[in-house]
Amino acid sequence: MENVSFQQLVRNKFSDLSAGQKKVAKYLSENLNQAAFKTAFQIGRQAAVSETTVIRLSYALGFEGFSEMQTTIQQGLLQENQADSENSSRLPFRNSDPFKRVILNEIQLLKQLINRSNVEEIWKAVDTIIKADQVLIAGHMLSHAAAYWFSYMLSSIRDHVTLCSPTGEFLEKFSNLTKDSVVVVFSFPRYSNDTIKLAEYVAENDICLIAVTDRLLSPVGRIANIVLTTEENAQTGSNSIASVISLVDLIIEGIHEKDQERVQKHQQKLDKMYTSLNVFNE
Amino acid sequence: MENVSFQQLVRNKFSDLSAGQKKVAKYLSENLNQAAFKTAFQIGRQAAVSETTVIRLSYALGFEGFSEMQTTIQQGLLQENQADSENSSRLPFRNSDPFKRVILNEIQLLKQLINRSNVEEIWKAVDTIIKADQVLIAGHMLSHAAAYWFSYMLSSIRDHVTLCSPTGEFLEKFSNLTKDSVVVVFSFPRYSNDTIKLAEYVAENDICLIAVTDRLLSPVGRIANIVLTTEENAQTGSNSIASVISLVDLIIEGIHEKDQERVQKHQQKLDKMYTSLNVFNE
DNA sequence: AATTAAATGAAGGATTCCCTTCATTTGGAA
DNA sequence: TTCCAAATGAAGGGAATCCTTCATTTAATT
Repeated sequence: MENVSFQQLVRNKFSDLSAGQKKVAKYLSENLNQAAFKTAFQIGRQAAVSETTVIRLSYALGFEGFSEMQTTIQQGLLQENQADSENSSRLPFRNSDPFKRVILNEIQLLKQLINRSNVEEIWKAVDTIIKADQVLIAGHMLSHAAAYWFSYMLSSIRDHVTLCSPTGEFLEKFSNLTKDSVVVVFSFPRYSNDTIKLAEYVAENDICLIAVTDRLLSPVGRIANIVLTTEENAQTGSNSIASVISLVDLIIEGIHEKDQERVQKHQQKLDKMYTSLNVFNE
Repeated sequence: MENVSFQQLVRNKFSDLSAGQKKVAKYLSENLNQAAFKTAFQIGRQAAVSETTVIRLSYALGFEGFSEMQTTIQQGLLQENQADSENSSRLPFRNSDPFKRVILNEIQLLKQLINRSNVEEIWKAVDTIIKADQVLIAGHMLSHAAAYWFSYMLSSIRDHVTLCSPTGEFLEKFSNLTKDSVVVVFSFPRYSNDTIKLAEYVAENDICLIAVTDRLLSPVGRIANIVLTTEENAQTGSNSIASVISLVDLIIEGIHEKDQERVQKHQQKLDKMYTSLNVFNE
């Protein structure tokens, strides 16, 4: 089993193969990912040989049959995909100090943030927020820190941002919402019932709902218009919101990019106010 | 990218599915890569439903059959894989993607967190907090998110934790402080005057002060007994607190390690309370 | 409680696919 | 050229898999 990759295996045995088998080996080597899903007949067609020759290559490479070779290729594809997420996080699980483990796990989560599907959703969220006349932000318990942070950062670059504090009565703030408003909810396990009910109300009234949550099908993920996810590493169980904060930062950065002039104007206004009120120690 | 991802498709139709189909959809959504190679029977086995239900899900999602759904999943896996290799090889130095820039910067900060010698300071903070009879936490404006997070996490593993809310009158809470108490302040530029005054008061009364700040000689850093720093990368100027959250996580993890039995006892107590109050949606 | 509709699972047919066997072709040596 | 061995492809058996049909169970409504 040998950690040798399939590619290596082909290279090692290549010289011993027959002409037809070399054709197949070459094709597999150059199109391994696509070949992972093809049948022996299809592979033979692509390599301009018969199905039988493909099967014979399997034996020549040391497999019990084509099925076994295909399984090997498929698992290789899976590993390649999860190489980042699992291999680097499993090893330091026990042997190194706890701090390093936490940090490496966190880096892992950050990398997952900028996968393609996520990035598209983030841009959608950015556009929606830029167009919105108001932004209402909610998040309780564990999620409140992220909600507050988002509220704080968003307030620094635009106006009409409201945070639903866990203690305050947020129902009153709903009366101001229009069809152009956006509600952003943060919801992570263990999901707060308050947040879920709030989200359901928003969805029922056809107001745009952006959910920042741990998976697409979480209670609020199911009903939201836009869903941004940060996978909590189930292994550790330690659900940190550091990656959520970074996700928020991405949204803020996106708004910065797309709405520069308004952002700058708003910040200047705030600067003036802060200095006159002497809030900060310079 | 005209192709809606399979994940999105599942989410859109999820509410219309039957109970058994939801099981399958959930399983697929959470193990999509591995499922790409499994048969309908195997998927049904994993999702605890029959093979038939898996096939019916295919129809419910709009496919011509299970085979077509499987092909879609497989092609999605291929695309994801291509995206990864392109991203990492094509643009190694030019970060045209603003999101990637933010994330890489954040990873940089995280690594500095454990490379630096302030690991010792973290352990000191851990020991101090474990011994303390009370922990008072303060942080305003930008730092409040981190303060709240720390307060929330610390409350989940020990008692007598108090957060100085920005609106509340925290002066009253000072009357309870003893010589065995600890005050943790979060202070990042631009430094809030309220926080600084609070810290000065604590220092004058010989109560242990832990500062989480951006440099040793920041306003609160100068007067604190223990100083934990997270360098804000001056280049970007975007002062995120994601690394501060991670720093907090390190402290929490440290307490976990050194004070296990008390932590577990406290969490069990909380669990009981939460379930009886029905706070969370399981 | 009774009825009905939907959902689920079991079983069998139909298809696809892998694998083996056998015939044909290719290439090289006597 | 003739012979032989290796290689290749075609065809059929057998296994796995998908799909449909039918009976049972579940859930909801009257």
